[in-house]
Amino acid sequence: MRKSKTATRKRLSRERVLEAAVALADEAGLEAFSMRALAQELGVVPMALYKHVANKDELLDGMVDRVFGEIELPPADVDWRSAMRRRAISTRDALGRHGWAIGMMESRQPGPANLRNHNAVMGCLREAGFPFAMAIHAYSVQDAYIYGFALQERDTGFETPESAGEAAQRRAATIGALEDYPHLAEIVAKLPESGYDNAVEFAWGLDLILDGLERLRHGGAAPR
Amino acid sequence: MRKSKTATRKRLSRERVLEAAVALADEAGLEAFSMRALAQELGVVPMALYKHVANKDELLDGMVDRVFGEIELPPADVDWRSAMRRRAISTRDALGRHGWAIGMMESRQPGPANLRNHNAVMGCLREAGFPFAMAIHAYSVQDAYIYGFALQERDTGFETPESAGEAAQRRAATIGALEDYPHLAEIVAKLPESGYDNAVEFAWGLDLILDGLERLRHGGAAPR
DNA sequence: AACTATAGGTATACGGTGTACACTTGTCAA
DNA sequence: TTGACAAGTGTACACCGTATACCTATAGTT
Repeated sequence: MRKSKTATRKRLSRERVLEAAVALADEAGLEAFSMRALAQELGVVPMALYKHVANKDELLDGMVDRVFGEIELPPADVDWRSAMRRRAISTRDALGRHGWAIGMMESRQPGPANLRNHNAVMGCLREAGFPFAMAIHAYSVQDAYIYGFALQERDTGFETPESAGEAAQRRAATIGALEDYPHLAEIVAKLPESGYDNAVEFAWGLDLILDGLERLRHGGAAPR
Repeated sequence: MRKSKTATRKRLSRERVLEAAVALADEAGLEAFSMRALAQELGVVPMALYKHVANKDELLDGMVDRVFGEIELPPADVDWRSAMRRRAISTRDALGRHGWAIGMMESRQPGPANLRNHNAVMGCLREAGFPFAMAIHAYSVQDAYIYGFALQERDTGFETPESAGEAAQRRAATIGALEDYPHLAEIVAKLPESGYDNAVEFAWGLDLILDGLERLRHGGAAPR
């Protein structure tokens, strides 16, 4: 009996902690995510975590960088538009899997995956011929749209075509006088049968933006 | 001596609580915003707040609706594009004043100001001739962009043209091997002297989107 | 194989949080 | 003036992140 009295627990490591942390945040949500809950999940006393992670903040930094790690870099062997499109969809997918990360992607100490990602996106644009200032513009619109869409998607709960209708009606039910808001009433009435789908909605706006960028790629001019 | 022993404190009310709450969140940030701190600010014991507000969550609902109340409704006497432009800029302004609200605008129990706002925006689009499905698309892209931009703006700290450069360099300083990320290095090098300004950056992307929408206003067709 | 330095895990404790519950005080209508 | 009801208080509890001090399993040297 060399190891321990009961089943030998695998030892902790930064990686194991981060992995369990992401899993816990995924299933319990950020507000239920605590050092104590995470420790319990790992079968360990809370303070044990602090041997692998400086504090909760630094732990969150690491979790966010793991999410960045799940995002596809823009592929190098296709035109810029397809490359940007793929990485945008991949970003939305990752944020869908890890809704707790949405508000934190750009607010924390950037990790290696973050840097690699940003560098690759900027590189893709520059190599596609966007002048510097235009590349900044292009990056800014796209990311604002992606993060903003993910945020709304998470918050409105329009997950599938069916549940979008339900969610709209559930929202409506909490509103007292719907008749005072005729245009909201129209949404409640028509959205359920409109086949609304977050994935196609996302792609629609994304394409609108990418088309606009393609038109402006070479000039540094303002949109209009 | 009818009132009280010392200076008579004005009585609390839901409005007073909400006003102080927004002010406190503005200056102290959301993480330092606690029921106890708010009570202290109002010169009252923490539990006194619960006579005017059900709990912290419901308090936050009310605070968010106050932010909605600061957003200009789309004016009715101009073309849809100008109307949408103005309400977008007004929204960004309000979110700039109340950064703590950015991730919560669409996630909470909607209040009256929220409903009035959404109803008015949807109404503006419908009356401008957008078919229902197109209006949904148009609403979705715009709001995703607005909220996403506000989020990035808050998180990157690129507040003024000068501070944008500083912020970029501060960020860069925390990165070990900047030479591994040539395109990030370019940003750090060029952004400071590029005259970057969040307000014009916001307007740039906004105009790109509005132009795209104008082109598609009547067809229900996809962007491309 | 025995010894020891050290990294990994534990126990306890402190000051913070939101808020339930029972109490006192202030205000206004009758 | 009196009584009812609203407003404000005090105390207490379970939870949070984490500082500090301690114990113990492991691995490297001898």
